[in-house]
Amino acid sequence: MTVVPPTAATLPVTVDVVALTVRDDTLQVLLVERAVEPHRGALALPGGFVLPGEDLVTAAARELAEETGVTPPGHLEQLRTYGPLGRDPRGPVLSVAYLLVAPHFGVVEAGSDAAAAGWHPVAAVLPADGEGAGAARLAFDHARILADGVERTRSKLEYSALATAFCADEFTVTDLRRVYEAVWGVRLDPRNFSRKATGTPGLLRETGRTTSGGTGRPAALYRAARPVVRAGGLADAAADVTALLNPPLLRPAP
Amino acid sequence: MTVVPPTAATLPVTVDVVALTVRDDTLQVLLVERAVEPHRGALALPGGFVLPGEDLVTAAARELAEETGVTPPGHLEQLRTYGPLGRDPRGPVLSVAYLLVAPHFGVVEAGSDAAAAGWHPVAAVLPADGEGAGAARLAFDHARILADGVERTRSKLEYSALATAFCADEFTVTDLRRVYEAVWGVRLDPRNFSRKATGTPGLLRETGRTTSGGTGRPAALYRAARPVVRAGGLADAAADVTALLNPPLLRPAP
DNA sequence: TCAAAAGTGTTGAATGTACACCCATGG
DNA sequence: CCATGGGTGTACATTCAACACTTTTGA
Repeated sequence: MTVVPPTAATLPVTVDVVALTVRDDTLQVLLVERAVEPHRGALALPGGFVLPGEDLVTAAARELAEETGVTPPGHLEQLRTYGPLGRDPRGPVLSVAYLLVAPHFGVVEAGSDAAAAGWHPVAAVLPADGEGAGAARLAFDHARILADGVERTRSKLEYSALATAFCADEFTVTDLRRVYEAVWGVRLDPRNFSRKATGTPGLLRETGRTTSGGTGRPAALYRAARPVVRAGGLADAAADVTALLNPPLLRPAP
Repeated sequence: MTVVPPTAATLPVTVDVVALTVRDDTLQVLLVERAVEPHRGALALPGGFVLPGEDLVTAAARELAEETGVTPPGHLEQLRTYGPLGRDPRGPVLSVAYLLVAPHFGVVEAGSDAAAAGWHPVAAVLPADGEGAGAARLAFDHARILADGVERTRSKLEYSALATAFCADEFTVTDLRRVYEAVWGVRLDPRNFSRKATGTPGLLRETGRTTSGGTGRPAALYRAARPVVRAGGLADAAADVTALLNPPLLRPAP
């Protein structure tokens, strides 16, 4: 069935998932503690080898479920591919990284190959450049993969509706603002943000409902204007959550 | 040496290169005519199988040189990864696509596995949506890969200094504007563009020299403010040509 | 002197930013 | 009534967009 030139290499391929959420106004990443060598005991991104006949997205969802008990409830997109040389002591391994952005989802529990699974503030795992050794080292080149995923997320908040993928089904403008503030690490003016968010086409869809029960005036509830899709087939066609926003919500200049 | 779980698949891996340039005020892509099955005779992106012990960028440069005689003179960055299922009649194949952006470079000549190699206007190969069958079909899923590469390029012109990678070592503001016009397919006001380009930090570096010989007033010559780097190691650290521009050069609204 | 291309000035519109102020609810 | 958070009005600054106009060259 598989016929390739005799000179071609075939490589073991893994998928790794950078699963991000905002909890307690903090950007957090889902990590596992490795239960097997190499890097046994170290923190790592959930992931593992692609099985025969399996597609990449399938493998990413399977590994995530196996190791953390989480079924992708949010936006899954390919991040980039790493390797194959110099990243695994066992030899050449190609790794395709995925970015999962989701509202804070339910219980995580350690599964196969993982001694533990849980959320960690990105700031505690990735030392912001300038500071010394931030915290526990991640296995393999996962620190770099995580950094790439966070950077991609920060950029995409400006130019796409990705921030809505961090929010639950229905959410307020304040919920959305807290996502921007947590991911960018800045404070935004609630009043101007509200106008900008509601005035940007393709970001919010009104529901007509409002919050209730909290203190203060009830807030209008919105849904994401663009569907949060699983990366997979040729999903780029329709205007999904990654489509360019016009005008963008630019980060305040430093 | 290579030790992977017995259940893991190993996959044949190819690299494909979307090489773009601007020639005759038109965005063009480097294509080869396949000399071997499958898809013999069809147009395809240059590319091929990764060899044992080889890294991805190395393989991309090698295949490009072998099939087209071109040595990457410009900006090479990873585009994304496709597959492994449903894209090659021979079976599962993973393909890592690269984007090469370069000034119009020298002679191209067909090499191994290629009956011909040459530049083709993107518009002639990728039918703009809305029109029917645009032109010759590309082999495999290369039409989609090309579309992704073009889309990425269009976006990156807005938010990074990537346009300078289309230009020769020294270039004028008009040269740069023609890149934007060709890639976006729009006309830009030369006077406002000039102000915007020279006023955007991180885009241009003055040389003090000017053009001469042409008709009209000589134009100031610039160099790219940010180095055009080969994708490869951890090259993202320094502010290279892909670093975010602030403020961006936004496309005119449709 | 003229044509051509480069580059600057200017003006009204649109957008961003800071903050005063009003609105709607729970206690 | 007050405290609290949601949301609008407004004024000023900045940027954008269109285009008149000046500059500098070759013919």
